[in-house]
Amino acid sequence: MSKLSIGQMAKLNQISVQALRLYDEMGILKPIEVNPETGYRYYDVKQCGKLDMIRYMKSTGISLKEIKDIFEHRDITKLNLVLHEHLKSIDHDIQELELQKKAVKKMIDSYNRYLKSPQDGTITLEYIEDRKIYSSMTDINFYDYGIEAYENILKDLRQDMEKQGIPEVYYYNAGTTIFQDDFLNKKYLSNEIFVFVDQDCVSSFLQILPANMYACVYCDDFDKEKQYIVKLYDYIEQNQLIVIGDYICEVLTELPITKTNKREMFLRLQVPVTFVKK
Amino acid sequence: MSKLSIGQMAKLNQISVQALRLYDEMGILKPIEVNPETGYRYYDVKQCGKLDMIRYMKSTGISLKEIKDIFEHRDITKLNLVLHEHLKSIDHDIQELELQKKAVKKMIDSYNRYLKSPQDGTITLEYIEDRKIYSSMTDINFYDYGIEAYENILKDLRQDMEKQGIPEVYYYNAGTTIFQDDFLNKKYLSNEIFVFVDQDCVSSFLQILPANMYACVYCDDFDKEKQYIVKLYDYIEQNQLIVIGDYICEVLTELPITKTNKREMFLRLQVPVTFVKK
DNA sequence: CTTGACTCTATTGCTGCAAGAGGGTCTATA
DNA sequence: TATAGACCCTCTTGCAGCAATAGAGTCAAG
Repeated sequence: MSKLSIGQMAKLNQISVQALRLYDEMGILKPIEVNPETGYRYYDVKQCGKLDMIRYMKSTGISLKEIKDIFEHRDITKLNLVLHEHLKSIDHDIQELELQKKAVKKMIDSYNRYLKSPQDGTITLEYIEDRKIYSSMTDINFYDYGIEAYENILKDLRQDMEKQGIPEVYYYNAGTTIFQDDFLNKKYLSNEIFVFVDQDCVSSFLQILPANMYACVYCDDFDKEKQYIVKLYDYIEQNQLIVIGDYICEVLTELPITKTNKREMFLRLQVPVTFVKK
Repeated sequence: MSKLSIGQMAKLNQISVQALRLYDEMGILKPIEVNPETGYRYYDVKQCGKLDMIRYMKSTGISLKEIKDIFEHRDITKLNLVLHEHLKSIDHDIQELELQKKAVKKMIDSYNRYLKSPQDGTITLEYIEDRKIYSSMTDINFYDYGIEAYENILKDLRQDMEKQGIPEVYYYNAGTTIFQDDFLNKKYLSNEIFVFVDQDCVSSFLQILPANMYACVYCDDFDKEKQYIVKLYDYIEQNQLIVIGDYICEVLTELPITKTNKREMFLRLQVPVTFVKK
């Protein structure tokens, strides 16, 4: 009894009956005999050899179409070519997944940050480590034009990043700057927008925000920014601090839990300071 | 002009119009207004915020369905759960790809081996490094029953491997053994089948074939094995070699370039030997 | 002859769109 | 105001590799 029914063949090879029918249909593995009346498929035990090859190639991720090609070409050079190309595509996919992983981790970090942050309105004085940023200048001061302008500037930022080859994964939790002088003169003027990147990111267009003490206000609504900046001024004055750098509006967390369509963000408004020597 | 047509929205966000329509249909991102007569969709610039979130989540590989869930649940705990599960699934996928990579590399090595091997029938005396194998014993001597029995034994081997947790990637280029005594007595008796594994593979059921000089015959057809073993006997006798271990039939390469349905293999028949001291 | 296990073909579903068909709509210019 | 060209609409199909049906025929044993 050398002829096997499709079910027997399937069980022997730990494969589904549907898969075998598909391979037949695609012409990858034809049964040695088909009863013309009933349409029943019968396989030869020897075909397990070919089936093993199919399975092995499938386990490498090679598509059925390519497997079919390989069997039809009967050409070792072609096979070698396919294998080498496939190896490249696997490496590509792995890199892709590593990027995904990084993106997920960034989200998780961002949410942990949110959970552990102080309440809206809290003022702190904290040491912040140095940060690497990619920043982009614009013509528009979005404090003058509101959310629409901001959206447009964000889009420009993304385009810039793409041009400079900064991976999209860093397009997350953007920040904006008011230069030190403008901040001190209470001019709400911002033409700079940036994203934080990490150590892995290399590009000649990156800048460093040096480590320093920062006076900070936590804020849960973009619309409260101006109002909370006033809090910063007051705090600085009361504590006799000296502003020594640009003001930054940092997005700590952006929530996908929005009722309105608008961005819902958790911010840390901050400005680097030093102390009056007594 | 705060209302954007679908095309403007698409261009602004570097996304396709179809994608936007899909998100609408799925209820992930609905336009703020739909003209009931024409069906034209109109978006608000503010919705770019939500779209950015969608894109970012998509870039992590989270499915649209899950993204929808997250938006609908409005629940941070749920989000955190999804993110952590997704992180796990990414790691799983990466491991999967690493296995695929290993499988492709094995195939490539195997074909290089084939290309660089001597002709069918060539006899050699070579030093072979130690090899790690997973072997499985059977009741059946397949030299008595031919290809059918061999196929069955192979299937048993695969099952064994699965039970022991040996990855499927090693189910490739199997080998068979004739024990030393049987070989010397010219009894073709094989109850052992095995696969080669590499350093990465850990299991308590692995054995080592120690490094040694081997007398070998290259062979391009399974059916010629017995005939070629005779060549080995002759060679050993002529050169006054002493057999010091089990005979092995090693599959170097299995070709997916088969006209017949049968396995087409390139073999290296081998037996470890030492030299008569003069 | 019946029963249960097996087989057949054919269809749908999964994911995230892309591409195209066949048709209406908007806007600016001649 | 007619018309062209760019835009928009709602379908449907396709992709990969099967799984999971449905509805009907077939096989082997009791």
